[in-house]
Amino acid sequence: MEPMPIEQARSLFIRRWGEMGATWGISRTMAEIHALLYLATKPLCTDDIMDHLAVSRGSASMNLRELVNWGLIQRVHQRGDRKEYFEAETDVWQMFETITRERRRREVLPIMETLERCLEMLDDARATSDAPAPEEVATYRKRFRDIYEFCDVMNTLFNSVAKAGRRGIAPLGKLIAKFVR
Amino acid sequence: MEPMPIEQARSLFIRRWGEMGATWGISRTMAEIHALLYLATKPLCTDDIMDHLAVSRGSASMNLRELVNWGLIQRVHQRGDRKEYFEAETDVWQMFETITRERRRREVLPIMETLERCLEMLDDARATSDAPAPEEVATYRKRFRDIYEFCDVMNTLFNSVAKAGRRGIAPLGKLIAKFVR
DNA sequence: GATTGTTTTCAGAAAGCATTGAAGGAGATC
DNA sequence: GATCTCCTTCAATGCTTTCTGAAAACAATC
Repeated sequence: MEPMPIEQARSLFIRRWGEMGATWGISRTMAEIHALLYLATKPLCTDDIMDHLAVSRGSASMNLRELVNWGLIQRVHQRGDRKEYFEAETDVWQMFETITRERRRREVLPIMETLERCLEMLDDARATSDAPAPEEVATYRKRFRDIYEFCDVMNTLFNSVAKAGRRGIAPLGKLIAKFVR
Repeated sequence: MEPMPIEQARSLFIRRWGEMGATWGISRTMAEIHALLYLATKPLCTDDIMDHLAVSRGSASMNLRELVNWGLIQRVHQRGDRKEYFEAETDVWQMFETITRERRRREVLPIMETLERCLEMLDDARATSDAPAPEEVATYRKRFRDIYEFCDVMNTLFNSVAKAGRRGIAPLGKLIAKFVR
């Protein structure tokens, strides 16, 4: 029997979302589970996921936990059923907000802290007796500061965009398009 | 002998940049080479990189090529020297522009094409004799469209930000901030 | 066109990651 | 408290990516 077009669409999307995740440092299976839940019209349980994606119980469990940690999916209880069900956030702007917040915390902040420490070290460098070439220190300082400031600006920008987004994509799109011109 | 603070700062930054790359789907070594070149005050050759990072010639060669492909570093010739030297782009806004352009081409566009195809499939689904639940089709359509539009807005946004770049991202930031309020 | 210095390639080795499956745990139900 | 159902954990396994090192290719110089 031919799979229905709607099934084909789903499986195509899931496959692509998985590939995409892989190039983004997210495991293929985790991204696929996310895609499956994002499309689902009702909460799914672990067995649903195992069946659909042909993965082991262990893998499903681990990846689901990780997705819950990221805040991209939620556990939901179905009354009168002992199984646990899962449901994805479907508001893409909320998703964006969640992902950028987490990535900021896990990845951008550590970089910024490191840059601060590096800048402090440069100050120490100036204080040492055997002075390093002062213009080299100046160059390093600029390189460190440039990235630091970039992170800072991006933090602010992403915050605003996440907030703006929820009010509706279209107005924001128009606003930006006008700015570009 | 104690390493000088400026060396410490460099090695700390390189290490962190490498770890960061790893969580971003960029190989640790490639990110480290990039960091090394980003800080360097003059072009470096393959041997410099091998020495500093303790990697093999093969690995250095491969990763350097990849970085050139991404447009993040350039080959430069040193007059009267047969070796090839490399130099990183140091304008962070230019880096941002380069990276987002490439990622868009490699990753966002394919997703958008897939979403278009998925939407077409849903149209086909409506046409088939054994009709799938129409409200399920409607839900899928919305989910696909939401991501599509999100990508669209993000494309525009990143374009604008890259253009605005150093010249001042502030006006765009203000505009969006005003919109949020 | 041989020599020398440099880069690229690639098969095999190593490292890093994700997945499996079975054992164990935690709760609900009888 | 025994049983049943489902969830989690983790050591072992398999897969993918990355790195190595030597050989081949290339290019400049004599």
